[in-house]
Amino acid sequence: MEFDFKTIEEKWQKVWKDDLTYKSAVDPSRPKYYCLEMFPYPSGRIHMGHVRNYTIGDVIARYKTMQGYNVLHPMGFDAFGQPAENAAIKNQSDPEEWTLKCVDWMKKEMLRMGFSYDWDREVSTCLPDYYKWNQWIFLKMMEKGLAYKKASYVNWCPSCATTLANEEVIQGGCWRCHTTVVEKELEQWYLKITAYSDRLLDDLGSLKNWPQAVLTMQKNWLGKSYGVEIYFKLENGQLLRVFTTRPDTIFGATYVVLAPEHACVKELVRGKPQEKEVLDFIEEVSQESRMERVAGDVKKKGCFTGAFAINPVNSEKISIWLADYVLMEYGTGAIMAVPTHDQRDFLFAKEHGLPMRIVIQSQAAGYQSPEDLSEAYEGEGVLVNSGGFDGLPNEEAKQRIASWMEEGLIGKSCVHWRLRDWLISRQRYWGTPIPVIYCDKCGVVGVPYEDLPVRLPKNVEISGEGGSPLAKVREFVETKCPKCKKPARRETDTMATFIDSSWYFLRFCSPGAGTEPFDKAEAKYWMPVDQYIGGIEHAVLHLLYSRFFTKFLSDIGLVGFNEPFDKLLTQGMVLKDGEVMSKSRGNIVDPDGIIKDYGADTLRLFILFAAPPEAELDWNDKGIDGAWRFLSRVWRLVSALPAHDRSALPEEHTEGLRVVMEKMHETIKKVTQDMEGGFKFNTAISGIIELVNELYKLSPQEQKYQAAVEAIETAVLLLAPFVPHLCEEMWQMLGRKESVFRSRWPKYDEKYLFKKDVEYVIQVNGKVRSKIIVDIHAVQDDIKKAALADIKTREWIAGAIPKKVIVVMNKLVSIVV
RNA sequence: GCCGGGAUGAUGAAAUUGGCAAACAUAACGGACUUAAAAUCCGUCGGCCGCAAGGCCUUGAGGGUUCAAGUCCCUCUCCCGGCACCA
Repeated sequence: MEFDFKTIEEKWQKVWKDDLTYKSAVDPSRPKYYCLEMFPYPSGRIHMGHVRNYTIGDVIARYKTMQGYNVLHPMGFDAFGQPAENAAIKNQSDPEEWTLKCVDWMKKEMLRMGFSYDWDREVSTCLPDYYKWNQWIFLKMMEKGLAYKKASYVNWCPSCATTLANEEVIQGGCWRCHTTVVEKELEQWYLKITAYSDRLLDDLGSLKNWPQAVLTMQKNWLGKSYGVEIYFKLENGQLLRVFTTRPDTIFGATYVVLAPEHACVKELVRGKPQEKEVLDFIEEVSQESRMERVAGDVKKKGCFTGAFAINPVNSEKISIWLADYVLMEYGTGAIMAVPTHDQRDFLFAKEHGLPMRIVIQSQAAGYQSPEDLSEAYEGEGVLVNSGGFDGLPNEEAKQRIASWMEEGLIGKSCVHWRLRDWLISRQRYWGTPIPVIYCDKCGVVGVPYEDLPVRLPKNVEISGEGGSPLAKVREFVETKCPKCKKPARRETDTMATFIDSSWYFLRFCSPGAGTEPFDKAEAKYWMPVDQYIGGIEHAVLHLLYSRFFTKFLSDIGLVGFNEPFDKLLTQGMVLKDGEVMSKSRGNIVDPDGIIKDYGADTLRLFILFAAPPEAELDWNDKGIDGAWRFLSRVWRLVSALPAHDRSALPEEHTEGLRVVMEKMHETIKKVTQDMEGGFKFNTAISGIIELVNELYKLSPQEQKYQAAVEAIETAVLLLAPFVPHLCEEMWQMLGRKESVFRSRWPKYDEKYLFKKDVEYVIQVNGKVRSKIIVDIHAVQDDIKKAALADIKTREWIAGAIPKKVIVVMNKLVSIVV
């Protein structure tokens, strides 16, 4: 007899909807638990990655509910973004209509998976009701000087025809379409995330329940490095600031290199014979893609400026060069070159025949003069050729030279970050309009709060070419200056969609809030998110931006905490035959088909059982049969019971039932520990399988006795978070009137776990040789005696006198002879 | 190059954190039921030797610490991920 999953799943999905089973509300009398999964982009269809992500979250939410927590488990849609525009170009569709249709389809699929969302809290970021608050927060940032416009070299994706933030450039390509990113000089809007560098780094230490990998990635991304800015004098008397993390090698600087974009280059070369060559070089470098420019160990391209600088520590006159490997964005865009102790400088010096001088000596490395070096020596050593610092270990010299330079006003200790400000303006239609107006008289003016939202106009022509689509909409662009009321123009760029997801978890706390982005009291109750679940691909995108937003909102008094996500679980990818599922590989397993053939419960169980949540999961068609078989076994157990009144069941005691009771309490303990100790769903499920297997060892008669039924009910309760529909059905068959999710998680009784005897393993010289059963109350000496008295053990000892006998209580005896 | 994470049966994986390696599941094989198949149930299932009792070996490789190592330490190989001419 098999269960009719289709009827059962539809039945319970309707009950949950009608009974508002998952509706959540503030209740100060109960501990809260905010369980959140990263909301999806509404592509229209869910894939296995979604199924896994949301199933994990669903199990946690349901488990915590059964533990008595007041659980908030919301879902929404990250609905702005390019695919809607691309669809608009392709099918002449309206992006909003298209997106909302996709939201609808996707929501239906989520409902079919039986996820326990409080749908009353649903948000879609593309609705004015939501993006109004993006604009609101943007204006607040503008007030604090944290949103600003500047001209700079930006990352440009030629295929998406828009700018990208640094975080959106993955290995030189666009995060969305992988097209090679080029540089472009543009005036764009930025958020000053760098104002939060220190806090973003320091607070990583408080994220005790985040995966190490994510913490490390963020730390590297922030890229704090300590060094010194050294002032080199130019011929015209101006100072050139050079950043280095190796002040200990300053006496080895034999030339200086500037980034081609460096501000002082043009003045330096003016009128010099090298001028034309330099300008050509700058032009050449500007043509290179970022990818080419930073690619590996290609030749170090560069050219001489004809100018010189004075090294302030020894007044040496050294040449100034340009090179493509020096980047304007990092440090000061100017470096001192120490070819003997920096590999890049070494290659450049070899290429262009520049002088070298050794300033760090190491016995181990064994070189005497620069000619002995085949590559730069970057290791530890003792200073030489370094004025008064000779003989100092270089680590110590770093400190000493830095302070010496500060005293002599020729340098200054400083910190540089890899993190850049967040470029947020996009030349696209389907995003939040940046709420700014340009007035010839008043300049850049923020849209007044009372005028929000600045709505996205409808019927905009989208071609994917020719700049911001909004710029072509006259009724949108032409407006009045809020200050002087004269005609003015609106900003036509829209915001990066990562803004939308940087605070949505707060909106879920009070999705209808109308005077502020969210209700402070509700947020105070629910936040921070207790458990956040999503893919690791957002390690330095969404997860960094959200931390930044939270800190800003804390600074303006909207929230009282600094970190949005207490615990983070990054689920592994779902693979097929060891490869990522993708359209181009044609190896996609569609959740829809699996739900049709097996039902949502079986799919959920399989995906949770096949691997721990953090690990990659290789999809296996056969594995799902196993999940199905197990659920059928449980189902048969429950169906075989007469519709009953539990008190009327015979209360018999058999050896089998005694074993089952023991197993039941053991299982409750094991499953609870697996859930508490990091959501080890796979082993939790294997525990439940073992309990069911134990029940199957009973005779059909025994299975109907009270103790067995208690164990069956326990199995249903333990299984409920994983397999919600079927467990609701079985719970009802067991005569229960209320939802299984209004029942409490079972508790185990120590008295059943207490054993009279303990089995001890006996090792002789480190090998297991025998086993003995000893009374639980036996003391060390008794156990030792019993072990030495054991016949098999005595054979192995063969009359020798034990040198050492170690007794590990409740485990083993180790004898050394 | 730097940083992080890995490597256990045919397969996905377990192993109370130093205490009987391979729980649970999948696949495979054998058996029961069946006219037959499916489903279901029972059994075998890391390798080698042995009729058996049993023994020896085994967690990427090598070494070490320990009564005891998949787990700790050192060296190395390979795989995955992030960053990368970051001064």
